[in-house]
Amino acid sequence: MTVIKPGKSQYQQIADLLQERIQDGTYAPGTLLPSEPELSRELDVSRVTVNKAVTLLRASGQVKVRRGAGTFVRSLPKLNRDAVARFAARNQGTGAGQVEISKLNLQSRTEYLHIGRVEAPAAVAEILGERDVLIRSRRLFANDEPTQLADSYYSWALTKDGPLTAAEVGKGGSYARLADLGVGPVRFSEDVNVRMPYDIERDRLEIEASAPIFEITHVAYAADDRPVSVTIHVMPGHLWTLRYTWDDPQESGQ
Amino acid sequence: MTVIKPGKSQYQQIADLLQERIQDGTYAPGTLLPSEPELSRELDVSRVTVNKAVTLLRASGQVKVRRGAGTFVRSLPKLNRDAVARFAARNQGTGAGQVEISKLNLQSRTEYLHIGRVEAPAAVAEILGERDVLIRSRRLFANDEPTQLADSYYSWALTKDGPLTAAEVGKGGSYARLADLGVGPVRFSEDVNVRMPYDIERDRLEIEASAPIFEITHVAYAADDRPVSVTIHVMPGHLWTLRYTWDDPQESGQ
DNA sequence: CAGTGGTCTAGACCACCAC
DNA sequence: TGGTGGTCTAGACCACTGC
Repeated sequence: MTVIKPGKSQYQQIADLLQERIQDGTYAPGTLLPSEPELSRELDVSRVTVNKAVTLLRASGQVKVRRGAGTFVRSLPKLNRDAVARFAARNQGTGAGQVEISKLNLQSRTEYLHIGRVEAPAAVAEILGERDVLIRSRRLFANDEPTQLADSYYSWALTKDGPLTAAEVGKGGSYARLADLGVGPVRFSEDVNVRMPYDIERDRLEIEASAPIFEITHVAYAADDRPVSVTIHVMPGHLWTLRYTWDDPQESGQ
Repeated sequence: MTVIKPGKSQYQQIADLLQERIQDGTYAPGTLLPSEPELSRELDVSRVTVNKAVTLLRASGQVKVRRGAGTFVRSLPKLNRDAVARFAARNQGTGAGQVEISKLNLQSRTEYLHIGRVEAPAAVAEILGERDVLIRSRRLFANDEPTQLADSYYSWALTKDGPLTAAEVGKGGSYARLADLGVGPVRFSEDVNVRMPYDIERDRLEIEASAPIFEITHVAYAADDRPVSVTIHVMPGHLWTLRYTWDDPQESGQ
């Protein structure tokens, strides 16, 4: 390869080159990249080197590989998740889950992976103070592309006879049902982490092993400050922007 | 290598193995991993394969390479950034910047990279509605390890004659100085994204090219809803947990 | 100067896809 | 069946570290 920038390795320069070509439309979204052997010939480097360059693009979500078929350019419309607004909007629909998607004229879909009684994961049990819980595990789609996994946990004793054990929970979503039980959430907190996906997450979200994901631990508190539900969101990092808004808590001075 | 799990590639299995050994203390934090040729012999694979496994650990921040010296196990105490609380606490110190660090008994330090008049980056200019801005660019450390880059932008016309053009801005931090000017922030918003670091960020934060970073765009609004400052935080993903807390905005709702 | 990781190559075999 | 990417190897040269 004709090395231009001396300070960089070949595979990094190739990654830069490919990235440029994606940016300027030479490789359009949805189309195939030239094959690795092809690029290998064009740039006069070994295929391993090309492959290493492509690996970088995969990690940043710009490209998606389908084995045997080729490497596709991804279109990257970012989804916006406004944490405060989405819960404020919950009385207009069937829950906060699909607010972001429907706003963008995308077709949203929810797939329920599991609804039932389970032993809570350690992190969840510690928050809820309970191991015997109801899980509502689901996968959300926009235009048939998976956009997030969301596992919600509730006290089993509290919810076992109610509508939360069914897929459709009715108007206002799960938080309205908690309100029906007298423990409507009034305060929320979210912890946001980034990490690499586990194997299962990688499969379910159809992302690369090297593509980082957001892990959001969302906790809802009732008026007496007891946590009443925990939801773990796992979302491909390249798909989402998270937004949080708040007022200065200093209104009554220091 | 003695392949145990058939569904996985060797380098993934080796990465799992190394991860286990880090978890269980076989490789303690701060110590050196066995060298790649050594692992190559032990596991009976080529060095390239070992290297590829180590690459995975680097992306998740578990390991840090110093060329010529070796591969070190990182200690990973997560820093907690509570967005709401850190601004509430600003009147106790010299700003929100160091709240998280000092809480953990770590030694905090701020290095000023640049303070002066610049042309605003496009994203910042769009928010502020102004291209002529003051930048306060800094790098923050905990125990001499870089923990984040923070670039703050203010209208140059507004701040050019004030204390914000000096390194030390005094009690209450920059937001107290904006309040002195009659545009004290009363509302905040943050947009959170994840991406791979640029080269400069990689160098300044001393992280791997494959390690994802948080990019937080923090905007402060004055009482008249005008944005008065923008701060871009760039933080290594493996170092931080972000926390946001809010009350149900439905108090007067339907 | 010996040891470390960074990078690159040529060649190979494989699983998977589309035709 | 031919093309695609996934993976692995042996060997090589390099820059950098620490003694």
